[in-house]
Amino acid sequence: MTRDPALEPLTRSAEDYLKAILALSGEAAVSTTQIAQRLELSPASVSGMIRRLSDQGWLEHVPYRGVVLTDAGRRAALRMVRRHRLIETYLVDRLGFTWDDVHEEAERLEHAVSDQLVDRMAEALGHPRFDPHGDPIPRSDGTMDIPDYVAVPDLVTGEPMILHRVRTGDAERLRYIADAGLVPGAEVMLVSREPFDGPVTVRVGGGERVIAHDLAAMLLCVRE
Amino acid sequence: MTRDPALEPLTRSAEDYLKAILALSGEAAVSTTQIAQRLELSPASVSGMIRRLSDQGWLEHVPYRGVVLTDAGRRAALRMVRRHRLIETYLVDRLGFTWDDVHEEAERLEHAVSDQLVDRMAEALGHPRFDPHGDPIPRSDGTMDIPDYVAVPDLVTGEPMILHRVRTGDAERLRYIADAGLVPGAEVMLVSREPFDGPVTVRVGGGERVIAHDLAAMLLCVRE
DNA sequence: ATATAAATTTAGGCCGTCCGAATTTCCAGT
DNA sequence: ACTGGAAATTCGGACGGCCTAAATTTATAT
Repeated sequence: MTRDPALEPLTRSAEDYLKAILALSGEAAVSTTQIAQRLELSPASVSGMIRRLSDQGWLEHVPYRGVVLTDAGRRAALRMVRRHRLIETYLVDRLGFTWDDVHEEAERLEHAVSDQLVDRMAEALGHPRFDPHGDPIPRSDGTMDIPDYVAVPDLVTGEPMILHRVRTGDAERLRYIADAGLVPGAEVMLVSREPFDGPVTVRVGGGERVIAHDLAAMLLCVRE
Repeated sequence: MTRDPALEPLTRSAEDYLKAILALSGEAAVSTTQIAQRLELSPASVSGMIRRLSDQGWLEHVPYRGVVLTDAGRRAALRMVRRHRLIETYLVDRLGFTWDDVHEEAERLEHAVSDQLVDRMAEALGHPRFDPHGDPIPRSDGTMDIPDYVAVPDLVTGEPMILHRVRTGDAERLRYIADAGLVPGAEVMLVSREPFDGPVTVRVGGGERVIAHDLAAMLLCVRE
């Protein structure tokens, strides 16, 4: 990671593009509009930046077909993800931020910190593998631990599980969820579930909660 | 501080200009070339930026005569100084940085941190009034403590003093100085001094040191 | 097969920030 | 009072990064 043979240094903007593309990368190539929506930019602007990034070897672009990160691009993007998540962890653990208000701060800091600072923070925190939302923190070499998750609506009823990851960045949702005691590490159990993607009842912290299906789907659990 | 009635938000670049101008502000107005030298930019670039900053009310410019910060400009610049020095203090105190390698890091971070983060760091550190180099940290309202300093070459020989501030950002000098035990808080005593700005002998930490005059002039002491 | 809709790229502009080169202003010394 | 050189400014150009509008390509539906 971090050492990319002969590439231009990335601008802040370019770092955001790579990170967005990584996040959108599933099976297929990532489309211009996907990127534009995620970064809240016009598709035309994205086309322009795609050209630069492609010229510089961070990604490959097939016109009208989409974009795939090169190895260098993926490494650079993972480096940003590592920074972001470590910064969030540091701010929550050491500086009294809450999991619903760290995102913006990290979004700015991730472009400003040196590798040295990132490493120092990681060390100070004992090399955490997950951030406050349970998102895995990539190591310097780009690897990370990704547990086998089961989303709350897919749980076997009556079987106790550990909530491990909350997949939303929305501050209001995060506050609501935390309020319900649904923080990573909490023991949860699916009590019942209504059909047609209806609300879901979970037992957590000695009480029961009825939760919207879509929100419950963002809560990922692990066994034991 | 921080609340400036109706002004445009500052860019990173503009923040650097204001900070530089504040640092260069003595009696007289600050000249274009002074700013250009300090920021390592061409005078042409500085002229351009001066115009924008002046249009936006951060400073007043008399063509061919120089530049003076407005109140808003001074507040904005002091806010950056506060950030910079608090960040340096935090990095040294909490993350194992040394006083010779924090500058660059702080230079980048000062543009990225929120007021909230700055306040949290200040709080975590117990609202320090001086940074690792002994430079005073402005409070949120822009005030700061500036002791009455006596530079080492101006000390009365034989009178013990406390080294309080080291006025250089040069990493090599800082390492040399730290190596000699000349860190803020150290007890120092002028032993002798050669005429014509010659070397200066100081007693520090039970030993004697001969130091170049110019370097010694960067070491500022306070009584007791 | 073709018309239309959707996605994408290109074209042309704007702003901030930098530069080098040309020009203007200021001041000091004759 | 004049003039040469230093200091400062303006000018023209570049680039990154954003935009809107127009053109183009691809996908879909009749």
